[in-house]
Formats: sequence, C-alpha cells, structure tokens
Amino acid sequence: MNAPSRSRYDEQKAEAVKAAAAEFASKGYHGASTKDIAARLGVQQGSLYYYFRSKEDALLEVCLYGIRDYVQRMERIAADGQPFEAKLFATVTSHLSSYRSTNEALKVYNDERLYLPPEKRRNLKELGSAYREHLEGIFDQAIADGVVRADVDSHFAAQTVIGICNAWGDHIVREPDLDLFDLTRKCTDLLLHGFAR
Amino acid sequence: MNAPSRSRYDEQKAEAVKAAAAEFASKGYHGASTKDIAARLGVQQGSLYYYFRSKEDALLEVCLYGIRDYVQRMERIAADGQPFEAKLFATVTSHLSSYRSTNEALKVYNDERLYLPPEKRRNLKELGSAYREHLEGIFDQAIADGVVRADVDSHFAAQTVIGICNAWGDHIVREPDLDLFDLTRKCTDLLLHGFAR
DNA sequence: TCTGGTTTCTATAGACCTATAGACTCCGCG
DNA sequence: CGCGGAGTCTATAGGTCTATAGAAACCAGA
Repeated sequence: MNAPSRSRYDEQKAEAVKAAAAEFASKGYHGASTKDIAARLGVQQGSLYYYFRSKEDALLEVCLYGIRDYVQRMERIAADGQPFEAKLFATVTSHLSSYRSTNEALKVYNDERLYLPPEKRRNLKELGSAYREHLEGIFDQAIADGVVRADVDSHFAAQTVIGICNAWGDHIVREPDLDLFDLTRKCTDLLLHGFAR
Repeated sequence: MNAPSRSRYDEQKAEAVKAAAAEFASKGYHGASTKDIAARLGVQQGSLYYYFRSKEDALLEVCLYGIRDYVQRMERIAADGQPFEAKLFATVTSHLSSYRSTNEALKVYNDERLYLPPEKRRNLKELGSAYREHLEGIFDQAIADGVVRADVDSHFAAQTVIGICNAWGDHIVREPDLDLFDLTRKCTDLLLHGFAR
C-alpha cells in the first residue's frame, strides 16, 4: 500500500500489533502469552520488547488500532448529509465490516480493554464516547426530524445499536463465511421496524 | 432457604462456585487466580481443591450454574399459553434479571466458556442450543400466527434477542442501579416495533 | 473421652510468564 | 573493507501460578 513512506520499523510494528490482536482475540489478554504472540509473528519472545514496552502497552496499541479508523468513519457518517435510514445502514455496515477488516482488533477493544489500568484507558474512553455520542446525535436529529419516534431514548438506542453490532461481531469473527450484507440488512430492518407485523 | 436438606459440603461448594463466578466475571478466567478465588471465599488457596478437581472444572461449574435455571425458565415460557408479546417480554425479563440474581455466573458463561476444552463444553453447548431453539420456536409460532412478519428470519431473531440481552447484561453487571423494568420495556419495544416512526 | 470422617491448612514441586541484559547478525554507506 | 545502527537472538532473574501431599483442626457419635 503506502510501503515506500513507512519505515521498516513501522511495518514490522504493524505486523506485531496484528499478531497481538489475533492472539488476544482468540485467547484473551491474560490467556495469550508474549511467547504466543512472538511465535505468530515468527520471532523469539524477547524480541517483542523491541516494539512494545510491555504486554500491557501491546494491548493498548491493539485497542487503539481497533477503534481509531472506526471512530473516524462514524464522524464522516454523522457529518454527511444523508437521511437517517442511510446513516443507520452505513453505521451498521461500518461496524460489522470492521470485524473483518481490522483483524479482530475491534473485538479486542470490546472484550479486553477493561484489563487496562485507568490511566492507559483514558484515550480509549474518549474515542469510545465520541463514537456513542455521534450515534446519539444521529438519533436526536432523527427524532427532531420526525423520522424516529419521539418516545425513543437516544442513549438507549445508541447503546443498543452498538450492542447488536458487537454481539454479531462475535459470530462474524468465528464464522468467516457469514454474509455481511444480508446481516446488515436484517439488523437495520430490525432497528427501524422491529419484528412485529 | 433449603438449608436443612443440603449437606455442609453442598453449601460450602455453592459458596465456592459463587466466589469463582465473581472472580471470573471481574478478571476473566485466565486473569483470576485460584488464590484470588480462595481469598474471596476466605480460605487458603490449596483448600479450593477440596471442592474442585481443577480451575477448569471450577469454570465449568460456574458456567453450568449460570445457564441452568435460565434454560428452565425459557422452557416454561415457551410452553405457557401466553401470546407472543408476553412471551417476548418474559424472555427479556428473565434474561436481564439473571444478571442480577445469579451473581455474574451468566456473564461468565457468555464470556469465558470458550476457554473450556471441547469435551467439557459439550453439556454447555446443549443447554445453550436448547435455549436458542426454544426462542426460535417462539418466533416460528408467531410468524405462523401472523403476529410477526413472514420475512423475519427466526434464527437471526433469536440470536439477536440473546445478543441484545447479553450486551445490556454487561452494563447491568457494571451499573447496579440500572432500572431493569424500564430497560426491559425499551428492549421489547425495539424488538417489536423498531425505532422508526 | 476416644475415634473416624470431614474439612482446612501449610509447604512445596514444577511449570510458565514477563521483562531485561548483552551478544550477535545484517545491511547501507563512506 | 570497516563502521555504526537497526533489529533479532539467547539466557536468565524473579515472580506467579496450579496442583498435590501430608499434617492439623474440627466435629459427631459411641
């Protein structure tokens, strides 16, 4: 991709983050050892410490990698001029496809970030809140526009959208041939109209 | 409760399972040590092995404890003669309130069961499948009755109901003064009618 | 009080894990 | 060729973890 502009160090570090993400995702933060990560990366255990100050820092980097571009996408969706339904569809698409594109790092963000000490979690918290608040804003706007029912609690709605996407994310990670488009359609259909006739 | 009918061993073991559940829920299976569990129970680390053959067995027992009565409740809901809406409400109520009543064991079942080796997970799998299938059956029936739209995929619907409940379950465990009734109402409202006007 | 069973304790073996220190290899450049 | 830095390796200190073995405490009934 942008190989020429990245140093060998950056490239290798990105690989290391991916390896850590994969191990953390499948075994959990505490269940994955630095030896496991190193083995996946094809180096010796001690060599990891050339790229990470500590295992905890590796987790932090994976989490950041997992949520960053994802928040940016959310900002773009919130700011574009699309109607509510399109925004919702785009949100779900973005969220679900993250589970494929960013190599399990989002799953790690969701499941393992709580194991970080508070001071290291601060940046993450801001990113996560930013995401939720953008989504809430989209719902507030839709309520004001009369597209969403006035009695809907936008905080509940945003959390639930995130929750549904994360819940299906677990399935996506585990079942590689799930049809994401179909799943996205079903999710937005539920969110908009429910199951009742 | 039924203290007279239970031996001292059974009582202490139940306490041990609860302690293990609490530790596994807050630190994860690998992050919680047998020493932590013992400390919470008020005994020495080695003493745990009087009740559990291994740490893994402790996890298994916690998971079983977490899902058992919950499946039974689902069976009762599926079999009662109530209309669909009432069944759905009861399902969500049952699921969400489990996160309070059974002391985090359901959370452990959801988040940590994958760390069990396949042979120990078999029983759990059956219980989990039973749960999902009952829920699917409720949706199939509702579709047949014309209460739920014919184009709804009952498998997707069941998984999503479970996913939403689990997602909110995480919040419930972390925030003790969430209003469960209100939350249940909002969830069923979403599931039935969606957010759109 | 003595006895046998139940429950808990102490102590430890043996494994594994993180992080560090210092040596080694590789490669671009003068 | 020789140098210097980047990246990787080996080896290990120091800690924690699970599981076990055997001693000790407790308790009910004869």
